[in-house]
Amino acid sequence: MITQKEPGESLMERMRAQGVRITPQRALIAELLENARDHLDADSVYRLARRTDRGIHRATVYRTLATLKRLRLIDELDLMHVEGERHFYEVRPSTLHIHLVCLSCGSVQEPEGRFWESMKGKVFRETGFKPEIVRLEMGGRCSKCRTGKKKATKVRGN
Amino acid sequence: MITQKEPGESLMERMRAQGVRITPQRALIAELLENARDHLDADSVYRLARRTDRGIHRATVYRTLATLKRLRLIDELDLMHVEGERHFYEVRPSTLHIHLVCLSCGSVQEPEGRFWESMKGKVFRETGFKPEIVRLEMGGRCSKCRTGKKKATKVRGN
DNA sequence: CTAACTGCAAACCTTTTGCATTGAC
DNA sequence: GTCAATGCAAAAGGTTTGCAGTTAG
Repeated sequence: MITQKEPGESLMERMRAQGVRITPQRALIAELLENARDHLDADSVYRLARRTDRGIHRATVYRTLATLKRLRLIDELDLMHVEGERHFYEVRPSTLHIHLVCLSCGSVQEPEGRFWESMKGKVFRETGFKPEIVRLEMGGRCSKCRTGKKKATKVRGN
Repeated sequence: MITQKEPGESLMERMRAQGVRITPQRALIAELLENARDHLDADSVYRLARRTDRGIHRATVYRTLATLKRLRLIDELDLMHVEGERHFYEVRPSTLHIHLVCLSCGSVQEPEGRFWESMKGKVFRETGFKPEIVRLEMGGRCSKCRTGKKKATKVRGN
C-alpha cells in the first residue's frame, strides 16, 4: 500500500542527485525502502538488508536512514507507538496522506486526498508558519474492529 | 499556553473517578501536568516532582504517565523529535489542536479551531475508522525564523 | 486487611559515537 | 589520491521490570 511508485526517479537516483555517495549498502537500503509492502523500522531494514549483505552493520542502517531523513527523501513515523518506541520510515510521497492506526488490530490505513493537502496552506495563511513535514496520525478503531467482536485482539494504550 | 484549565474536574478528580488509587505521588504528578506552562517530558516531570517530594522515583513517574495515558487523560506528543527522542505530555484538551514545531528555533505553536476538529468526522465518514487520539504535528519554519535571519539557530532534520 | 503502589536496582531496547580501515569518485 | 562511508565495539539515552516493603481504600 505504501509503494505506489513515484513517477520520477528512484530513491537512489535522487540520493545521487543530492550529491550523496552511492555505496552498495546505501543502494540496498534505498531499494528495500522503496519496495517495502509495509512500513519498516530500523531493525526491519537491518534484518532485510542482511539477507542480501551478511556483513552490513546496524550503524550503517541508522546512518543511512538519518541521511535520507535529512535530505527529506523519507519521512519518519511513529504510528502512535502501537508497536513500541520504534520509528518507521516511508519514501516521501508526492501527496500528503494520513495514517490511521487501529489500536485494536494494529492495522494502518492511509487515505489520501485534497483535504489533507489543504491543511498546509491553511496553517500558513492563518499563522505564518510554513509546514515542511506533516505528521498526522490518528489512533482509534478501524471499521472491522468496531463492527466485529468488541474484545480487541491487541489493545494498546497509545 | 497549554494550561487553559478544563471547565470540569481536575486531573486528580478524573483519576479518582476512573477508579485509580490516589497516592501522594500521583496527586503531585497530576498537579504538575495541569499547571505546566510548557510541554513536559518524563524527565522534566521527575525533576519538578523531586522539588516537592525528594524521594519520588523515576519509575513512579513513568508508571503514572503510562496510567494517565491509558486512561486517555493525557496525550503523548513527539513534537517532531526536535528535542531528541523524548515524549512530551499534555492534559487532554477539550478541543483538538495541532502542534507546529519550528525546526529552526524549536518553538511550538498550538492553533485551535473547528477545522482540525472537523478532521475526525471526515475520517469517520470516509473510512469508517473511528479516531480516538489525534496527533497532528507539523515541522517547518515559524514566521519569525522565516522573515528574520536565514541562518537558523538550531536546525534539526526531523 | 489486602490488593495495588512505591522505591530500588538491574535490565532492556533502540540509537549514537569514536576510531581504524575501506572504498567511491 | 582523498575525503567520506563502513564495521566494530562501547556507550548513551530513555524506559521497563522483578522484587520486597509500604500504603490507600
